[in-house]
Amino acid sequence: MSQRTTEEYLETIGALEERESPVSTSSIAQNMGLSLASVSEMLRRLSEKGLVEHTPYGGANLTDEGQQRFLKLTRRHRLWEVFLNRYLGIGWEDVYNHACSLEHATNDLVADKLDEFMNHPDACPHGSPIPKKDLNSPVSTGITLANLEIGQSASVLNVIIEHNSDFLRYLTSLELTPGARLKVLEKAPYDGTLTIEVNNTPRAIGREAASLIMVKPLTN
Amino acid sequence: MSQRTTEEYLETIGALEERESPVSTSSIAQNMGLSLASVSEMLRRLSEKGLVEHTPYGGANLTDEGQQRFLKLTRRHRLWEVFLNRYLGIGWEDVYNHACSLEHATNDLVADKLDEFMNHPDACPHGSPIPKKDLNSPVSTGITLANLEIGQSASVLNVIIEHNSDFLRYLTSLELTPGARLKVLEKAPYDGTLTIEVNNTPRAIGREAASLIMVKPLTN
DNA sequence: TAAAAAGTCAAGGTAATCCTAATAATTATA
DNA sequence: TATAATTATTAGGATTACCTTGACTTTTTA
Repeated sequence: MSQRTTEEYLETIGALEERESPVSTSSIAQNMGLSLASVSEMLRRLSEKGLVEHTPYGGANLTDEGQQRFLKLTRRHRLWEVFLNRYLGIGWEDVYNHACSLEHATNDLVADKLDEFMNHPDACPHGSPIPKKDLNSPVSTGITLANLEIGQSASVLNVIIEHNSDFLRYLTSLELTPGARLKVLEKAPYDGTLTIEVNNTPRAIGREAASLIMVKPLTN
Repeated sequence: MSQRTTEEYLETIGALEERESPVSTSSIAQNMGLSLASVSEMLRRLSEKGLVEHTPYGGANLTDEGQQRFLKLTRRHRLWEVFLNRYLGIGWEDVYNHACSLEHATNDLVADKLDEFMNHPDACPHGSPIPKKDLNSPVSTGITLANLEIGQSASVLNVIIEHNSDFLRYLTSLELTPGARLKVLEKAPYDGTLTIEVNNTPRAIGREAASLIMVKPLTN
């Protein structure tokens, strides 16, 4: 199996694992746009290679080795995102795809030198933590914007969907980028649409969009 | 055919074309470590795709489109080499291979932004010219070190074999890197071994090695 | 417990190479 | 100018690493 494809599976499984563990075959299939059968077969192969733990009908988890490879890829991906954004001036809305190609063409040496050159950045332009050289799993603290209560203030930690340029552009237009401060003014009872204040301006944002934004509540 | 492989063929053919035109099937095969049959077949496919002009038994040349793609790859490759060397501190002896992977994962936007970020460098760490955004073929002036006459002074322009780390390390040890100044002291009659002066130190260098170093004679 | 959903297996397809062996064309040599 | 040597092509087949559909099995749900 090609390096590239294997790596894409690992990334998908690793990302899904944060919300669902073990990860179901169908989640992976849906996420990658493949048939269930293809994924099922690939899981068997990845399992043979010792990268995932797969119990038939019981979903999959990354093994320690799989997890390491996943973290390494995440590290490379996010380091490139920082580089593309901070040094080349490519918008946070667009860095994802470029980084996707570069990450597979990067080895340890280049990743570590790049990390050093940029002074060991902590987060990608979407606010997600960058695994360090020792590959300790970064722990995400924070709750989704949708879960804030009326009156609460918070700052934006990170955005979960990093590959959707349109969504990110929408957030830019709301000034809801990592680091932004906001306060919940209203919460509609049925659909959960929020009215928030960002930079002294009231903004409306739907519940679904709000659930893709992680924030850190501010106690003030 | 995979993007990657096609690109590697184009790079090989483009590089060989500078010395031999049309490029023979066997040169390509030898260079890439493949059988004649594989290359022959691939040339037919590249020809179908309009990237090379191939007359059976008559060798191959890049078409205009092939040439453009070749120059684009060269540009990307050398830009990455500059980045790896100048910004990440990776030695000129080692940048080639890293750049090889990266170049295939780079698109126009990233290449142009990278070029801009680095202030449009003219040459890679081995001294070879970097094609500009408009892809005009860079013209190499200069002759090989082996062709200098006794008593002539010159400065090193570039090294032709960029992927041989050992050879490059050897040149580093002789202080024969791009920009270095030298003077030919002696030239052995039979094998052409040169004695040259670099930084006030006499050095011996074989004819074969000397023919891989391009220099610009100094008239002084 | 039957229907629906989720997952697996079997069989086969595809793309893009690569190879060896046989054959053909070209070039060099006697 | 034969013929030998070299160079190149074609034929036929193997490989790798997926992917799919359709039949079947297992699990979940109502």
